[in-house]
Amino acid sequence: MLKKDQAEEVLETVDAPLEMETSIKRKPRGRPRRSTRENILRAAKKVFSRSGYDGARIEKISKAARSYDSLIYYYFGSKEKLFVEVLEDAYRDIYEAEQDLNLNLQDPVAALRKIIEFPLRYYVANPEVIVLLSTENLQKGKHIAKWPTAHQYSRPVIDILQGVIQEGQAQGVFKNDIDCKKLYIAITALGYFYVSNRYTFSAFLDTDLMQEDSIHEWAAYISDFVLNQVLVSA
Amino acid sequence: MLKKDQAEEVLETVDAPLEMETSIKRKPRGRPRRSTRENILRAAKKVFSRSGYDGARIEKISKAARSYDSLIYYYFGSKEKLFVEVLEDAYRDIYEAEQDLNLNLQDPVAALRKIIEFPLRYYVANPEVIVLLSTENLQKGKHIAKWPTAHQYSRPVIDILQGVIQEGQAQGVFKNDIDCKKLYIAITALGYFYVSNRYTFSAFLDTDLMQEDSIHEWAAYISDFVLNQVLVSA
Amino acid sequence: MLKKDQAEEVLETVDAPLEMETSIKRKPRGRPRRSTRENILRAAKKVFSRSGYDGARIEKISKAARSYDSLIYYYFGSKEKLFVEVLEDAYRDIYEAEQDLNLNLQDPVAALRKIIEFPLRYYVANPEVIVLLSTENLQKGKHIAKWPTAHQYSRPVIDILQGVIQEGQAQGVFKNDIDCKKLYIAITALGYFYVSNRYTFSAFLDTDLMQEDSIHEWAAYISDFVLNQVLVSA
Amino acid sequence: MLKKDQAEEVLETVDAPLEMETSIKRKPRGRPRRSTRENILRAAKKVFSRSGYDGARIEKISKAARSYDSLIYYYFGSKEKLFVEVLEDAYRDIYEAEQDLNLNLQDPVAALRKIIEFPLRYYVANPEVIVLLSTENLQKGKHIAKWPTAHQYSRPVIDILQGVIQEGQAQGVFKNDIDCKKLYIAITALGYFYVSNRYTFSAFLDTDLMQEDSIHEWAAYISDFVLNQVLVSA
DNA sequence: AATGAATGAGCGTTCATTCAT
DNA sequence: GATGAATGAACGCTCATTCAT
Repeated sequence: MLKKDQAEEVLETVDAPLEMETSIKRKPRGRPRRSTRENILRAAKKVFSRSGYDGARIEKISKAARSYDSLIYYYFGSKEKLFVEVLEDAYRDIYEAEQDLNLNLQDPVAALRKIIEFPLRYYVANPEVIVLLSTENLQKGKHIAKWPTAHQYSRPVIDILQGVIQEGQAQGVFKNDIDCKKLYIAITALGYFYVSNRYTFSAFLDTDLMQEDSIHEWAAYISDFVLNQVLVSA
Repeated sequence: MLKKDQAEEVLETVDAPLEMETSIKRKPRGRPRRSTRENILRAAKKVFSRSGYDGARIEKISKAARSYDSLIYYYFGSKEKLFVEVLEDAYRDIYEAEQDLNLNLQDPVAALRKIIEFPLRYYVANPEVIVLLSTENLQKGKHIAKWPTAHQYSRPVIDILQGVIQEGQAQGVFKNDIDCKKLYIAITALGYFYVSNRYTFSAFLDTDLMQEDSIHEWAAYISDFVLNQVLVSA
Repeated sequence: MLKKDQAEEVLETVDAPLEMETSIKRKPRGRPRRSTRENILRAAKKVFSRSGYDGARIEKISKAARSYDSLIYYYFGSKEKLFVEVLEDAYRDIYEAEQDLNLNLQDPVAALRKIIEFPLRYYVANPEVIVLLSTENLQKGKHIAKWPTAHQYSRPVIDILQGVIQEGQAQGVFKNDIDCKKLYIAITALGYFYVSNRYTFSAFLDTDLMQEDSIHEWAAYISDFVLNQVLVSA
Repeated sequence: MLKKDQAEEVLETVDAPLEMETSIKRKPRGRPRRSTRENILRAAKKVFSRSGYDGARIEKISKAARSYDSLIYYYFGSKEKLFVEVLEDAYRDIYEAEQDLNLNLQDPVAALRKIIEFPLRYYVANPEVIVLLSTENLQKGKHIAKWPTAHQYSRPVIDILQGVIQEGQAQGVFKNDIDCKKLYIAITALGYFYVSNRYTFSAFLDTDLMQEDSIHEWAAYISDFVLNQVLVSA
């Protein structure tokens, strides 16, 4: 198991993840005074995303929030409910970031490129989210399954993609038979996997996938990869 | 948190994952008499892949192996060392399955199609492996990092891909500028992600990605997706 | 341990105990507007008598009083002091009920019968008191020991008994050598025990001692039992 | 709340309860080597009977048994199951003591006197049992209710009483219309209550009911009290 | 190699109590 | 006096691990 000291020293380092473009990070709410509830939520995100659900310790969360174990129960009721709230927050953050892409529909190729690179950039900038999603998948999606509004987030996101595709088709630059849902999965997969499996794959391929160069190369690669798929062949 | 009974009743069901093609499953070693060590290892794989490292309980492993906690320490020394052995086994299994693909080099398109579909099929048939890899990535690859032979497994795998690509290029059906390493990552991503995030993405898209139809559609989709990338345009 | 829900649902039912004679119940103070202090005290009696001292929760008391934890400390200082006040109230209530017996001294046999049946009837109607006394005895009477006026309540009660006995002796119906203190203990024992040990004794004897019939039979039985002791043999 | 030190210092004193006759104490199993399970059970009896169910602390039990918290769960599963076992033991002990009374049926008056005095003597010698029974009644008999064999203990006990009564009737010294069940309750009440409410009643009456003299007086008093009831009037 | 008891740290949670408006 | 957030100890229980046959 993890030695305590090891875990301890890791504690502060995760906060500064690799970034590609700051614009893609969720807006920092850098208000000087934060409520205890907020502190706990932020600390919980940190700790859950560092250790997963089972590995996370209530005490660690409360201390990271400079608060008390009991206040976690006061505000959230249980470790699990706290986790769910962290997870929901993460979803909301991704969703908001997607809405903030500021796409120029007049240029569907550039817009699509932005969409393609978004997941990679987002997860590179916010790798904690991957642990949260991982944890949720490890638990067979039991929380999200009970969360009735989950798929309401997907609609607008896929609509955005579809809007771009349709504009491209109208302009005659994109193919006509494009399955937007599948395309969306493929785009997400190519960005997410690169980050989620960075450790095992780096070891496996004997290179550091998280070097800035590698990330940029991969961003360009998957951009071309997906665009090739969509563009009408010259 | 998981109720005990819930966890208990899940215990036996996970063993029969959705299968696409039995040929892709690792060979069952159905010998009637197994050593205690083997029993523990198999039980550990089950339990680790159901609950992750932190969620796994030594007692659950020992009971699933019809053995004793203390024998786990006798044979493996610690929970962590047991996990590492399970992880290594999983890697070896994937490797062996990749070696067993029986590709016909004379038909590089068909061979490549097989390679593309392999990760999806493998992870659909053996989803436990995903939890193991997830867990290892959650722990920042600390075990695989110390495992010097890890990347020795990647060489032959990428060689196989390269062989197929080169044959296709020789036959004039594949493009010339193909980065095999990146292609390999892309192929793995498209298969792995679909399975690893099946719960959150199913909820998100409001469809059951694990239905047999969906899986086959996805297999066909990514096959075309990647082939399109590689084939010389008509 | 008690499930929360179980405890919760019991919460309102206890208020309506088995009654023998309404005249024996403490006078309900059914005023529409009660002070917070009073509310807390009443809620505390309810909760303490349902769960004992250690089982009672401050939060449960404050919620039952539609008030706040902190007001309990504001008004009473501590859980223990609140308990003491509840206990004192209970003693006062018993005392007052004893004073309200309205005995007809001219008929000492009837009067004695009333006295004999009083404890049984009172505890059947107010079984919570038993839990309070039980709790106090469990704590070795530490509160009542410090309560200097406690035995001032016994004097009048035993005086009443003695008055009746003397009148009976004067009329020649009661024996001459009667120890009123011991008689009082015996009377109380025969009524109190029947209620205090109703659960264990019901199971032990495999009958429901709290059925109305059983209670009436017991009332008659102990009445005769004690009277036999006191009456001059025919 | 109880100060720790107060509770602590009480810890060892309870072990030496007031005794009337040693012959009535449960046989001490003074074997030099006791199993951990036995140690825990004995310690649990001590602690439960000192503090009640809610007041008892697992840690206190484990320490009193010179063992570990976890072993309590290893052997008994939960605090509640441990309590049930303690309670069952207490019942069994009483039962065995009742069987050991060695009554001389030829002398029914002496035999009945022994029976009458038994509860008082037993509870004086083993006052812990009262706390256990109190606690069980506080919890509305939830454990004993589920204990199907509980009332099997009452049969033989009442049979003994009935045997003595019948012999007395045959000899013409006892009245004919005697309800043995009610008589048994009365006998128990007169002994039990004196001990169970010793603290509150001592304060109330301003005498120490537990002085040896008082106890002997009470034993004689209730003996006469009940015998008077049963004997044919001279 | 098998069996089960022992060891001790630590975890999620709850509690009585106090503080600050 | 009302409201609710803060404080910190402790509780029941579980865990990985080791010991002794």
